[in-house]
Amino acid sequence: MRDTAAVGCSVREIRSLVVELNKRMDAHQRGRSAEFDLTPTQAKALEELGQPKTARELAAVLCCEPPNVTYVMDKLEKRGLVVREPHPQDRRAKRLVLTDAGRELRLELLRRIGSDSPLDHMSHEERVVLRDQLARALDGA
Amino acid sequence: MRDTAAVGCSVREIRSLVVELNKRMDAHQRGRSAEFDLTPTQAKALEELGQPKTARELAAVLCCEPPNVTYVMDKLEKRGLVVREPHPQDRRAKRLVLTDAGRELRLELLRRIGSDSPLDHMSHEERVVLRDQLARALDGA
DNA sequence: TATTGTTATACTCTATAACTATA
DNA sequence: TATAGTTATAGAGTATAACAATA
Repeated sequence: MRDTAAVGCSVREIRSLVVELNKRMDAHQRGRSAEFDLTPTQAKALEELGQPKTARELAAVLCCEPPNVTYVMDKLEKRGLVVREPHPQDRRAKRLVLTDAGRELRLELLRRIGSDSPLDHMSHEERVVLRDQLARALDGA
Repeated sequence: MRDTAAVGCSVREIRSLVVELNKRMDAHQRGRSAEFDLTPTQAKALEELGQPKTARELAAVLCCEPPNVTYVMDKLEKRGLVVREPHPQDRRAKRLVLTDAGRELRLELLRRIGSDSPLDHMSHEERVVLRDQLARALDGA
């Protein structure tokens, strides 16, 4: 008998589930960010700036090009959440550092995001299984 | 003792795994589509037109607005992959139907997409677990 | 000569509004 | 009057190219 791996569990089915879950988490993230008048990218940048970074480092974690970092930073700086400091070792570069207001907003944001999520109905055990299986799926580089 | 559900299995961790897997599947889909000079949306439209649909029906499955369907269909029609036929029951609507070339390309595309995937390294059992857990995650509407 | 961040610019994708032809 | 599809248009979001300052 041939392998019937696809029956009732096709790659296509899993893909649509992943896409759907991704969409739902994205919507959740977007909603929480909007509560603080932040776009999802701005919120992500704020999260990542728990430690100061150069523009290029931030571009790397945000998976975008440097001009977009400038774009995002302009808005966050205008709101007084972050400042561009000269980099101590490299005068070409800049250290992106949160202000006191930025640090505070970041913590509020993290608290808010952690306060509820699309996975709240799952038990700890279920989440562990989900995490392990997602990690397994990502094993095949 | 407090619930330590978050320890080592935070929602944030799962989210990043979902985002990453989604990204990988998206890249795979994009790559396969590009082999046929199709954008991912064009490929999705082609897939969905296994059965003829009206523009609104296609918009629904593609999760987009009708003008985008016009946009996509213009390109597919120009390539001779699909035609807009008058709808038999409703003269306002149009039946979007694949041409012979469209049907053929659709089958090639499906074969190509099915021939390999980012989940090929997983066993049937692992995929079943992943699918069930993803479905469980989506349970909480 | 290479790299950092910025500016200017363009492209893609998607959405809204106005239009036409039907219903 | 409501709906199907189209057109025109605008808005995010992201990318590339050219530039000045610095390595």
